[in-house]
Amino acid sequence: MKLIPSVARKNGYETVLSLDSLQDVLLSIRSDFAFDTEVSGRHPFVDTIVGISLSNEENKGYYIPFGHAAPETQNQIKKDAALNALSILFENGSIAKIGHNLKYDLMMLRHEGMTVKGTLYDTMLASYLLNPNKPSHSLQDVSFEHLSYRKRTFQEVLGKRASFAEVSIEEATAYAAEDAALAFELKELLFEKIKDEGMEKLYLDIEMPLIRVLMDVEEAGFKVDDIRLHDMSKELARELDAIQRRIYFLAGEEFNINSPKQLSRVLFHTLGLKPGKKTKTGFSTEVGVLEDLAESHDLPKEILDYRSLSKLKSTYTDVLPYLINPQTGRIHTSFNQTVTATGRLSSSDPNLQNIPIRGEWGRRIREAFIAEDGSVLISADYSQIELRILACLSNDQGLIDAFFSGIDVHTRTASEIFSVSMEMVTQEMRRTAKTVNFGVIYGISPFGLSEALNIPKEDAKKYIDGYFQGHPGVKTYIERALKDARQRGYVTTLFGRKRPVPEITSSNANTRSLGERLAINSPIQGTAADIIKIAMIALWKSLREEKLKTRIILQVHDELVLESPTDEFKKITEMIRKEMEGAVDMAVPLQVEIGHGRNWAEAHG
DNA sequence: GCCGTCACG
DNA sequence: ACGTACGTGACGGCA
Repeated sequence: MKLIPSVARKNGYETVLSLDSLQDVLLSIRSDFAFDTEVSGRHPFVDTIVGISLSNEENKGYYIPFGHAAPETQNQIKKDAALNALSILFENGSIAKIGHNLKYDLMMLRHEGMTVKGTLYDTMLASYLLNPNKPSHSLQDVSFEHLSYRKRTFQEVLGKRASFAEVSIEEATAYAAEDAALAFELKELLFEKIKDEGMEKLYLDIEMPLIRVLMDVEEAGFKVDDIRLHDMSKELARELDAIQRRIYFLAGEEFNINSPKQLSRVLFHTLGLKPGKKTKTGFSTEVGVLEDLAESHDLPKEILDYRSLSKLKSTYTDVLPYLINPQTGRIHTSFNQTVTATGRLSSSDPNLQNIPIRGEWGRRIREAFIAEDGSVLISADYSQIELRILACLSNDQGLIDAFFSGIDVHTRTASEIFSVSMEMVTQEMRRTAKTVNFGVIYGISPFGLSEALNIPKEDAKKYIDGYFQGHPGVKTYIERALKDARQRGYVTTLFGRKRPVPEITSSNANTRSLGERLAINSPIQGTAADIIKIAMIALWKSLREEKLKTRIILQVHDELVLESPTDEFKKITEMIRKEMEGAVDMAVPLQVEIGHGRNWAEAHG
């Protein structure tokens, strides 16, 4: 087993302490190189770069310190001089840039005024594509997996020090230069594997270009009306207080409503209500259970109201005003490109992909997400993208016809499973059919459908049988997905993204069933993720080429939110439609619904 | 730090 | 006989 990467073994690392020696290093780097920025802390908006490491094919590792604290301050290159010299490399578009989590380093450099040009090779994203099931793609973990090398963590080097600026230059060099060297070595290895796995295009044409798009989306941020959110918090507090009093009265005692344990005692012991399903730790008090209990007592309904309002207050109206960046006056999320097993993005700190929309309070919260004065918000969402992808992947004639003729797919499904003509389909039948269509995408089972619709399992089974009778293509798709997963161990999207499904060979029947559902769902969800990523890149490029000020400010899986100056807004709609609907060539047309308004609630309308 | 719960697609 | 809808992230409670 290889324990030390060739870099460390061959050359050790060098600290670059003068402008002259930096020039020598820069001249020696004539092609692709890896780099890493060392930062005082861990936040791209408040922290600053204290040093930059470089590594190239000569298997050298260099560290250029410029922000370390006393007593070493005199042993460094001035930051401006260092960055200025380095710009020769960074701004050279014909030299590719290699790194681990490049979005972070590129963002740090952008804040220092540096524009990094050239092809990107991000080893974190390479690791993610090779196995999106991994819980971590940190440089530590990836180096260990692919190079069998145990690398010190940032935390270990930091120790008790408050900032990386306090770390001695000697120690910083060993750590930082190694990071760059590891990234260089990993790139050579992982990119070969990416090619072997047939994911070169996915990597180079989708994930790498997306880095720059996400940087701009994160930097743009979303304006929120903090006064309005604050007022809503006060209003919610009064509402919650009133519900709380009714709950204590109905329960005959005071208790912590937010504690599932205490609530469970009140419901199932004090009041003697009949418990439904269980959790690992006791009886469940989740929404489905409380809805059933509401038939026999007044308390569960009050708990449901309390829970939903409490959620909105604690997660959104209380918190969002404090997340406004003082410099920009806006909220900036982080988009995570290496988290989900299917290829979707995720959003965190804060999560702007789960902002409420349902109900009166959901609408009011979205009304607090607003456009800058002189601009409008545009919401553009793919209509039924997952069903369209199912149509495409399954080649099911019925589904394809439905999307080509423009008839409502849910109504069509309803007419099939209820054996009535399209004209005879009621709202109730359509609602049921919609759930069936969703169910198919999730890897339907009679039990799951019966739970979702609150109907007997036998009825659910009839609907499912009826569905597959009319959709032989979908049946075939499912069989092929299961066969792929069992034989190859993974399933793929339309663009070659892979998801290993080890669950499918589990000896545990539940886990195995889960694996089957994953095999069915992942290609659909993952292809949708591929498509919107392609659209984001195309739209971003188009906006730049036309030198427009309109910005993409959010992605929510099948929706893009843009902020557009009012004088651009008119012509922008057609550009959005063109880039999103035309992002990929598919067996069914893609349809995008576009709305606009002063706030996100209006724009979605 | 895990659990249950629930916000979104 | 069993018990599951797919994918996330954040919060409060509790050990």
